[in-house]
Amino acid sequence: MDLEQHDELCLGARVEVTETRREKNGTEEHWRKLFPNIKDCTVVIVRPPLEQLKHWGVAGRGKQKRTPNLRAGWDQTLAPKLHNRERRSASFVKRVRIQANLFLEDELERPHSRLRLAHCTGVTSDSTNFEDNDGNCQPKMDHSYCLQGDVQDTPDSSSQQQDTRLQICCEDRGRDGNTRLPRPHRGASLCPGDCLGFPPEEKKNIPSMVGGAQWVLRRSQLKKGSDEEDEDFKMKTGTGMVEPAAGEPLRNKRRQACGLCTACLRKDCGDCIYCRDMRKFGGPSTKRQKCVHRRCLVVHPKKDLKMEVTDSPKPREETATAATRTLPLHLSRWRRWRENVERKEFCSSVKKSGKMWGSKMIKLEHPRVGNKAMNEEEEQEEGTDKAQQVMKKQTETKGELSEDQSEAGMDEEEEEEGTEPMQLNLTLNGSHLSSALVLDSALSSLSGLSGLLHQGGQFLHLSTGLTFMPPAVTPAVVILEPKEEEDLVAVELYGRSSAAEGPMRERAVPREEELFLEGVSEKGKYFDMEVQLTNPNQETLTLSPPTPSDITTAKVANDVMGRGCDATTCDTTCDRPESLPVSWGSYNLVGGAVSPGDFGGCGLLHLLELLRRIVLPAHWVGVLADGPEVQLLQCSRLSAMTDTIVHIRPNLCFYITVQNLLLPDSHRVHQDYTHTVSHLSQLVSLLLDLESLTVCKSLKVQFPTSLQVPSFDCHLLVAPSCITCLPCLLEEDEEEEEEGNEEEDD
DNA sequence: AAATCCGGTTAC
DNA sequence: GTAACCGGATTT
Repeated sequence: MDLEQHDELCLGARVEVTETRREKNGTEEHWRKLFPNIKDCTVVIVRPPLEQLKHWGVAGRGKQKRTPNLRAGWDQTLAPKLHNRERRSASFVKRVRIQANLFLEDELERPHSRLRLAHCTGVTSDSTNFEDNDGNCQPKMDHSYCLQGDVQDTPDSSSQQQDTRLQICCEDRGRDGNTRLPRPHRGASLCPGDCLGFPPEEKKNIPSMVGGAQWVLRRSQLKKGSDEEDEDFKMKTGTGMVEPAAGEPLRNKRRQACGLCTACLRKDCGDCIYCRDMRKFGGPSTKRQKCVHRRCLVVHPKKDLKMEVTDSPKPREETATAATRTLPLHLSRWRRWRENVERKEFCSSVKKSGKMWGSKMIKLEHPRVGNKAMNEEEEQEEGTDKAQQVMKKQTETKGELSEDQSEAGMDEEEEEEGTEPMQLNLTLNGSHLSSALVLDSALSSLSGLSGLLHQGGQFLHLSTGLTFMPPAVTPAVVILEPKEEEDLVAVELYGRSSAAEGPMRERAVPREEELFLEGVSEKGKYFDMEVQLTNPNQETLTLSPPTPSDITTAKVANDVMGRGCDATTCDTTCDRPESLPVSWGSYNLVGGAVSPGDFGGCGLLHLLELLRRIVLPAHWVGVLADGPEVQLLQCSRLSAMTDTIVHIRPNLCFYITVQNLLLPDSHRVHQDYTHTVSHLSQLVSLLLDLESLTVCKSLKVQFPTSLQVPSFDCHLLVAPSCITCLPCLLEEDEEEEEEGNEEEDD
């Protein structure tokens, strides 16, 4: 483990957060310079079985206080174990372990226990925050973990929880796959935003929160409330929605365009109704709206899209984050969607799932999830009667749900001992891709990628860097909060109970596979995702004892792969596609004496499992593809790497294609990683490195009229400043010359 | 002071 | 439910 310093935050449900902080003398600028690409973060939430916890000696530690409610779990901070001290960090993974059931409902049957990550300034400073002897986890007890550096670690800072619940975990990995950030020093502030040196502009649009059995990816929303509350809230959170730069006055009641999307970068068209309304275009200034083409794709993700691509289920361009909408509309849509899905889609899904998961097919409906999602909203829109009405309706609906819901509400002991964690991966990073879009775009991307989806019994496996194992074994509907003004998209999880499954499942059954069944909801697209639950007992390999030093992906990789090698020396015969030239290189990702025979599909599944647990750069997903191979895909259409795929063969060698063209062996990326890429963290670095590149212009959208084609020697990926690679540039010049000569001849 | 444009309100 | 309007916060 390369952690020079480690801190853990063990929150109510035994949440442990590993964080990287600055060097003593470091500054934000320092780190920003060192790692300009750092934007992402990942929280890995795993829920080890009770046996494992006991084995780890979690129960009964001196500093640990066990609240009467298991849900509250532990609150502790463990001293880090530090190992290698390298200069910089290339990767960083947070791991959060949920010990017990996080849910508890109040009199309105609303779950108000929420797992949040909080920063704590002291080793045990938070140890009392979860001491809620009445068994309730009051909002003020919630822990928020946020990027904002000015958030105080005060249990009663409820205002900060309005938006700073958007816990951001910073994936402080540098571009250099071999380097590691120096570990922070204990006792210093643990605020991740602070520690990572995120400039304010990096802190905004922080997308996610952790909540019980769900991830809600959304953009926070200004809280409706008294001015006083609002002011307090703003002062603490910087409005959440818009993080004002230092010295910049706080904006009130205004969202702000991201300033980065293509729309924001446009100029007024001068032709739209709003432009014509502007005084500068001679208009009366009655409409007072910004140019329709300049509407931020982040802040206004859908309105324009509805007008422009109303028949497309997929957004034209992904928006940066799951944004909010006002509660009533949101909830009503949510309700409608939920009812619709329940009524129309679930039965068929259950049928299919039942075949896969055995006799005890459970409707993976977890009302608490939905309730909780609304509970979150309600907090933001506190006092909204409408919300509560809807909430109540939801809870009433709960009673109509399948009997298995009672299992969802099984007592904690039962749950603790008998549950299998489910795992859902969602993107959690500062790039604001809504989880819904992750799926959407992933699938849409996949659909264009040689039929990865539904491919001859293959399963699509999404891995986007954030792993969450909800505490409940019973089925759960993971409500993915939609982007603002976007149709709801959700993923339903279907799983089997541990009772039906048994703790020691045969390995012959793939452990973590997900089948996405595409469907159409009332107003949009959704996907049913069947998740084969991970047996916690089989997690022991990866869920090493909660020592922070074990969190590195390399360690996990080696653990899972059953190798303890240092992974810097690898002499593996790479298994390249037959169609590829022999000269093309592929490179080993996980070091050690790996023989190709060691990694069949099972090895790839292991790899997928690992990929789901480590941080992947924004919008990269890992899928199992024909070959077999694992493919890492960039789902974001805003990314230049949309058409780039990192193929990982069963022997863990990899190669890269861009628009189905193989990246030249001589490419810098390969040179950089030929010998140094030795474990998964460096794979992540590779992805980050790819993100720093752009596709050669000749490869980009080629209009029918365009005569430009990539040269034979096209580099495919070039530095953004280059636009076009040299071979293509030369070829282009030659063509222009020829054209010029032809014109002269004419 | 003017321009911008967000977000609440009103009209349809 | 949506579009248009416009007050007013914020920026230039």
